[in-house]
Amino acid sequence: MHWADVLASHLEEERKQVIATGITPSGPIHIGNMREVLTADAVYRAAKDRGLDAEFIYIADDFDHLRKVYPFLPETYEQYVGMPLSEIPCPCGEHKSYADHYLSSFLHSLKELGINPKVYRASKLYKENKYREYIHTALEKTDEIREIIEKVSKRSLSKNWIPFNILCQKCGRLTTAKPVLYEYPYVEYTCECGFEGEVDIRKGGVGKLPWRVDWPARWKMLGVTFEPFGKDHAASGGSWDTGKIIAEKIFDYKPPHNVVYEFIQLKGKGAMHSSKGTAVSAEEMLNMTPPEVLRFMIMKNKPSKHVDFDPGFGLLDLVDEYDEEERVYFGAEEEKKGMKDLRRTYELSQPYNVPSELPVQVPYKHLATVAQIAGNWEDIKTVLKRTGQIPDVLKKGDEERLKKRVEHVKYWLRYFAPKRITFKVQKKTPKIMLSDEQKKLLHSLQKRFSEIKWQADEIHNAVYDASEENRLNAKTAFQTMYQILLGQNHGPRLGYFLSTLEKEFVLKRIEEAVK
RNA sequence: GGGCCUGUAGCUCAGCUAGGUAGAGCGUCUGGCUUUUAACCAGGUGGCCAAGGGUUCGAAUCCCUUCAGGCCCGCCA
Repeated sequence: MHWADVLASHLEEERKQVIATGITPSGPIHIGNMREVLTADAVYRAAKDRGLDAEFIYIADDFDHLRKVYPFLPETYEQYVGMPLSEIPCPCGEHKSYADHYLSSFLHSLKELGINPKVYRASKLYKENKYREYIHTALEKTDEIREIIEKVSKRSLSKNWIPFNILCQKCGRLTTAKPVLYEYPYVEYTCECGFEGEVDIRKGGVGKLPWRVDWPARWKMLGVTFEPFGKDHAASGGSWDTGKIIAEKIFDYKPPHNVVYEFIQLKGKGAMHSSKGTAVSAEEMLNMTPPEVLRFMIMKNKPSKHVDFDPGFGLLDLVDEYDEEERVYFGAEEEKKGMKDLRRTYELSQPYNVPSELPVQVPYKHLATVAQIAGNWEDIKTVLKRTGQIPDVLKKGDEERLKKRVEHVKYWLRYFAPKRITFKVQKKTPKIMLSDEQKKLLHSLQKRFSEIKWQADEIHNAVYDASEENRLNAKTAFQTMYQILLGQNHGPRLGYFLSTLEKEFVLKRIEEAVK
């Protein structure tokens, strides 16, 4: 059984299931976070497929404060450290807030992946006073909570600690106001900024529950029954350990079912942390990877499995693997061992509907070549048709899919592809010195090319015949062609490559080169 | 110091929540194909399933211990 179905099988049928995921938009949201959302989405779908009444929600903790000036921020952001992300200006100026800046890009990505949770913003929940009873309860039970946290997490809290971070009315920070006295409904405080005042906890948005308390409070408030979380929360004495006890003892709520997921590493660069700048943002990841393939990467691996995302050659392999499983799914190929839970994995990899028949496939590596030869989609389509890679008449769905893949492969070529696979057809004949032998070879190639049918295998044979005729190593022949077309010694498989170019263009190039 | 995960063929991994004679891809080797960003076809090769112990008629699979690696926590969340 697929892991998502196993997890969903633990959910109770009698009650409504709320599958939750929560991420703090403190920076570009990365693929690691993406795993959380995709894991939740898979369980949500599995729950629905079991006939459960299920809802999928996403809580953006945008009322959390800015920890520090991250490497990707201008230094002027120093002044905002400690303020809620929802109250900090947007870095680009086009969004409502700092939080929204990162959030909107992420939510857009989610849509493309076929993930459509109900979105809650913590800042709104606080300001609209949804936390009121939980803040009240927490403050009434301060001693109990303190005991739980100190005992379970083995750390000691300061004497005047209360489970409430006050938002200083003057400087707007959540981190600098220290409580002096709590007497319902007021908390008196003094702030490092020099301000002294009091807040009325019956009013919304005057402060925030600290994370370890906020999390369980949120479970009850939204009725969360399932939530995946990263191993950082799962460490012993961590927020899950304290959270589940706080949920039961303080808020009288049964902690949600859960799954702990491993992080995704960027191959060769270590773990991705939005705060360390080693992240590839979710948006970038999606720009270079077709959405169904990105989903596939998560779905085929159990959450406990650590995953390396390789934005180099590995990406091509991943797409090939997906395409292969797709062919098997539709019966076009035999299943191989090691394709675990193939059918379910394939289905869960679809952002939206499962295709009704095998989509038209073009090998991704070939697409990477063609995309470098032809400019826009129309040209690429023409080339693919001429070389017989796609049928003359494309169905609408197939066309859209291929077009999208071209966009992804282009983005990849531009920013992530290893140098050795990129090339550019030179508009002008490169200035290179050709030996007499090479010139002779080109002459005979010119003749042969003009006589053959312009297709891969014939071109290939012509090159070989020509080099034999001139008693040249075939390698030299291939290199010569790459030199006059690309200005380099290597290139894509020549037969295919030339067949994607106009015959006239190639002949003319040869003519110019031998001059 | 604590937690989680991982350890199966040269490499990447599947199999482990139904315990029942070791699997795939890649590589390598052989043969074929007049060769190209990691080309294709056919066939062969390859493993004391990290080590030790236990449960069992039977263990890669379950339990315990040890070793090795990765990550996380031990500020805040």
